[in-house]
Amino acid sequence: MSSETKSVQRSGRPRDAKARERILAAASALLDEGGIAAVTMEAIAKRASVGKPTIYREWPNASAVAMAAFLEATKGLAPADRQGGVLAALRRHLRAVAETFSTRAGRNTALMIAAAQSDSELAKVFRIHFIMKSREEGRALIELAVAGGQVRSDLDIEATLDLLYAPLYFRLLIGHAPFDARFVDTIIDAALNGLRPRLALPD
Amino acid sequence: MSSETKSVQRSGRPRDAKARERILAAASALLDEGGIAAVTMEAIAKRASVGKPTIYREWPNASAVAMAAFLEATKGLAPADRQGGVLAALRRHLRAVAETFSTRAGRNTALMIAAAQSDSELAKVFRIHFIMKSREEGRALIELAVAGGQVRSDLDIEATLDLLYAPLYFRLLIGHAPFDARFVDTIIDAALNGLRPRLALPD
Amino acid sequence: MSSETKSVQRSGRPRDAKARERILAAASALLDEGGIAAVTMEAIAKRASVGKPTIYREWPNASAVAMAAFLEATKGLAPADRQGGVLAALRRHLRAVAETFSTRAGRNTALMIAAAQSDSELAKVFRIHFIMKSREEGRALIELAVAGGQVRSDLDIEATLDLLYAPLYFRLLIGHAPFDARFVDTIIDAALNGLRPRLALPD
Amino acid sequence: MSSETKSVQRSGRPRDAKARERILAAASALLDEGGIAAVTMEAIAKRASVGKPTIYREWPNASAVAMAAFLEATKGLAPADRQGGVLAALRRHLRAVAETFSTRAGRNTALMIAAAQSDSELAKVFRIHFIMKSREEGRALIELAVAGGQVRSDLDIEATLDLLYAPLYFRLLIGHAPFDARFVDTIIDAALNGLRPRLALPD
DNA sequence: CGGTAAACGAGACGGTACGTCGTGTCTTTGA
DNA sequence: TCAAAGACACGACGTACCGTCTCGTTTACCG
Repeated sequence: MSSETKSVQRSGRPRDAKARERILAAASALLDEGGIAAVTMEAIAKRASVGKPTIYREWPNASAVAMAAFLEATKGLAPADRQGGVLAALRRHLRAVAETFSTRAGRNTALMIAAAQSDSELAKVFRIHFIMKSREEGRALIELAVAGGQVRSDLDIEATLDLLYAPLYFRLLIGHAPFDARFVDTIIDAALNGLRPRLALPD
Repeated sequence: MSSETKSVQRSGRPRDAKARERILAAASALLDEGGIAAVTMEAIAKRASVGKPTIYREWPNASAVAMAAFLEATKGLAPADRQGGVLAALRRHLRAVAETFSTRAGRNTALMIAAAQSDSELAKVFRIHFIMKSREEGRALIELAVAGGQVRSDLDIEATLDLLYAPLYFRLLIGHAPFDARFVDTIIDAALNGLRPRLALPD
Repeated sequence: MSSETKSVQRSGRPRDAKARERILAAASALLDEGGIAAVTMEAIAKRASVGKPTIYREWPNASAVAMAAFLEATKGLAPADRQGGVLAALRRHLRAVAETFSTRAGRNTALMIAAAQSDSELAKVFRIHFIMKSREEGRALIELAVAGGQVRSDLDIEATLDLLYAPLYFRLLIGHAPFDARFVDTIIDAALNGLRPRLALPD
Repeated sequence: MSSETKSVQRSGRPRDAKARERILAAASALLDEGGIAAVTMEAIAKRASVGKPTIYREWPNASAVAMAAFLEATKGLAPADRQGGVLAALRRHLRAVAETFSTRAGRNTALMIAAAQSDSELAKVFRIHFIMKSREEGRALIELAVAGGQVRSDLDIEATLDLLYAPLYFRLLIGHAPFDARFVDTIIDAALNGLRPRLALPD
């Protein structure tokens, strides 16, 4: 335990474990207050009372710190409530995502996607630790639905996930229309029942 | 009208149209060569042999110039080829979009979306002059399909467009999977026929 | 001759005399308000409601306009009052100069000398139209004093004028000590009677 | 004390003395090559291979750097040679000043006086570190002369110094006449013996 | 008396320098 | 021996003026 982490120290001043926390907290606060432009190394260092080299020791640039702070802040995903049927759970899940997207967390998500466009390393981290993780829920539900016969079994799961999630991200990023529960319902309905004329089936 | 734009000139030396062209060409070249980070006011000014104030007179910052250059470069949208049925034309259209997205133009589109995240004015311009314009094609086809009975008439057109376009943008921005003709076909198929088990109908 | 200045005009619209006045007034006001740094071509043009080329048609740069405005403002030299003896008149004259130097006109004089240091053309104009003109008075008095035997006849007049005027300019420019009537008296006394021990003679 | 300047260092990397030297050398070279107009922050930074903030950390503007460079370059005042009588030493001293004034150092002195006219802080620095320091020599000689009875004891020392130095500065700044040994002699003769008719005494 | 040529105001042009900010690296002192 | 503090070289930012240029307009003269 503590002897395990302490005994590694050879000599000199030990790393300050709290520094990491303070850095991420500072980055998070700056991100919320002034957007990605406010998350500069200098501002983080000042706010966290930390030397710039201390930050550079762990992250290569300010965007990376912002990403780390973002991931830290959003890692607590609300576990799905699956009662009442797989498709109902899927609907609830997407509604929750949409709701999140209309808060500051949504704004930050958009900023992280933006930051990732100019930095492939950042893109990879974001993909693995945010996108893929948040798709887990949807993927599990889709697979359940396939197993339960509520959904076709010949589907490309990844494409299906894109079909469901992408419209939310699209509206988040483009801002051309609101994402509310009605929009989520419309998307789910269209996706499930298809655009062709047909008899809509109940969920 | 042309009189509307021409007659505005009040007094003083009129703007130099060639300077504007050189600025946009320089911005475009810089964008292609080094991404959005390379599109700095100083670099544009140097490359276009233009004073910085000349740029600031028309655009408020480097991103705005990049956006203008991007829009200039992408305004020539290939008109749709509608022979062979509405749904086939829709498929061809989305395939063309996907193809564009795998070129430098796609990269630039992603960068513009990224830039728009921190600048609402930029976002507006991008929405109006790129997103909305490129949806025109899809919207026209969907409306034709509705009129022709190939597609349900109770659809929310905007949501439907999102359902079709968003997956492409999503993959462009997240890069978690390729967008190829197969992906487009999968998306179209899923969207048209729905995720539920059913008898697929021919296009 | 008037024909000499007027007849030069070949054709076209003649110069606007009022524009010249407005330019000089604007330059003068700017000089008084913000020192030489405020006298910029753009500020003059704006304030005088004049195009920049109109200014450049007559003066080569902003300092030259400032100099012209300064000379215009100071050309009205108070004629000397010579009653009560030549030396008394000389004393009154120098006191008057010192008094002028403690006003804004003195400040401006210093600024003009400063401006002249980096522009030989300006230096020449200042020398001819200000320095030499203001020395006329002193020169006349000295020559009278020589003629009247109150002052040695073997003097180099120019050097003598320097001896009397320079201390005032020096204090104006360096600001190491005030110039008041007492200082003028001290200088005159020392200059007339010499630094060596002797019996002082009455004026 | 050296402890006074050294012990101030609180924390962080100390200032780089070599950067300071390079900055002053660059400023000095630029001043000599192109006058005060050539001493721009950008040119200094480029020439000294120094970032602009490094310069701004110590000086508020380009003139201040020029002044510092000037003072650095002129701080080595030739100590006076007092053999052969106080008045002879005074004459030699003033001749030396005049000689200096006809070199580039004189040009620079004039430029510094000019720069000081628009910047009271600069004026103060110039007064203290140049004018007052260079008057020390004259003041000491005058005081010796007073003590030795070669000069009147009722003199205002400051005014007397002005009487002797000012004509040199005046000709330096106005450029209306040369300053040579003859001029210095004329000034000294006139100042010592006075302008009134009298029997000139030998030095 | 109508044409023409120069001066007018306005303001855009290509530039230079400003003073500030952030970058990522380095070099101190202090813990 | 590592952390904070902060100086370093660099380079982009957005602004202010420079001195030149091009507009459309005005105003005297000369043919």
